[in-house]
Amino acid sequence: MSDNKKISMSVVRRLPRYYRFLLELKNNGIYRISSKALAEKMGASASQIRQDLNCFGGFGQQGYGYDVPKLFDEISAILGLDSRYKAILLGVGNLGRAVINHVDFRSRGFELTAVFDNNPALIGSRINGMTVLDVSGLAQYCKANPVDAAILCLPKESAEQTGDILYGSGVRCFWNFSHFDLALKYDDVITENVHLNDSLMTLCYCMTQSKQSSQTQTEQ
Amino acid sequence: MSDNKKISMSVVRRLPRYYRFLLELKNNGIYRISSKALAEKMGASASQIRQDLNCFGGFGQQGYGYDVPKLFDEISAILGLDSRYKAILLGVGNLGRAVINHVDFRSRGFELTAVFDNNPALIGSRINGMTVLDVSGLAQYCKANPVDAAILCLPKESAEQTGDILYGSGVRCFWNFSHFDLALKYDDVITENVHLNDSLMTLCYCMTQSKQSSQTQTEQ
DNA sequence: TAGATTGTTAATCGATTAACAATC
DNA sequence: TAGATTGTTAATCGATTAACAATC
Repeated sequence: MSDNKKISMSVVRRLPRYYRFLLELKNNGIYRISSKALAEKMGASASQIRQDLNCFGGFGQQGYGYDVPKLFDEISAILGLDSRYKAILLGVGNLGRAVINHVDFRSRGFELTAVFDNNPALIGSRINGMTVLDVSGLAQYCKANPVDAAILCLPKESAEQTGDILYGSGVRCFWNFSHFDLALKYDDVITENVHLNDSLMTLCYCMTQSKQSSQTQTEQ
Repeated sequence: MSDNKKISMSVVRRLPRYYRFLLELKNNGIYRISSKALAEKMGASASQIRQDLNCFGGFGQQGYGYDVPKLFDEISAILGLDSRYKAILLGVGNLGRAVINHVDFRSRGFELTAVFDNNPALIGSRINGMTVLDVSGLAQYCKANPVDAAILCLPKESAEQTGDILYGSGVRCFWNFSHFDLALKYDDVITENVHLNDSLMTLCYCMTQSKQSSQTQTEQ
């Protein structure tokens, strides 16, 4: 069906954004939109939107624009949001708990099936209807249950150790909040990294930069 | 001092990564590294590393390579990590609490000075040594205290509302975890977005894609 | 039909990689 | 000095924007 041309990550990373804006339009009862109007709404160019969408197919209609609910469904399908990938989460610290409680796995193609920690104080406690399991039983768990993806909310050292166990158990997809870069060690894994500290440093850079350039202006 | 050429965001987003790898090298007692060796370690190209660093100055030495502690200090300075930007956090839900407890503000150029919520059950409680303040007193707080940046850990609607108050109070820098895009509404703000749901959808896409292409291979 | 807007090709712009002279 | 490795320019590659024929 889909043409076998490789989609660039630049395009892929814009898909969730299209998804969000189209959902909002749909919820507001808007059934039709042109690339120009959508571009304005999203702060993008109409050309880019048409190019992006045409990577996956001709979803629009000349002279009319795009059917919002139809396009929304198409993008949901492209993203694979109707999947039910079984995910387990490692590390029930502050970050892990936030991910468990805050992220809507169901509507994003995932199902959170188990959570693990190595802290005896946490093992056995319940979070969001799940009992925290002992990470020492991880390999065994992976043998007995399907695991499509693992979510790493661990400090770097444990992440490497646990990542090795998961890889050894056949897990190849990771949502990685740790500073251990799995893709560097294993070349057949799919990883999506979230580095909060990096993000904050980027903000720090931008703030520092803008401060300096405004100072330069004043100094002149 | 620094040449006034504009640094591209592609380069800026790699800086925290250089920071991380150099810190690790430094901690491991490695005092010297060539662009080639660092490239191998980071999964990048030596050419890119030299290009990136040369945006900011000639930190290396021909025939020798780079002095690790010196380069680390240079990058810290470029990022502005010695700053003490005063940040306040809005929304002490799961995500907000994780950010408060998990992120190391000090070492990333920030100081978390106050946290706010609108939930009466949370207002007045203490988190990490800070008392949760009532968001209704936000504008007043901003008048009485310096606020360099705001961290939005709110649902979309409250984020827009609260963002407006913050903007009205003169705040121009945002670390935004919400789905409300401030940069679209105000053109003089600095925002760094973290969209966990988008990140998870990207992973879903990649997993779905790899599944389909491996199926295609099998089908042939 | 006339107007609007897509799908798609061509042109531009930016980022990455390659190459090599400069130099430690 | 000879070898190594940078800083920097040139070449390539990819992504974005512009343009326009196709068509609803």
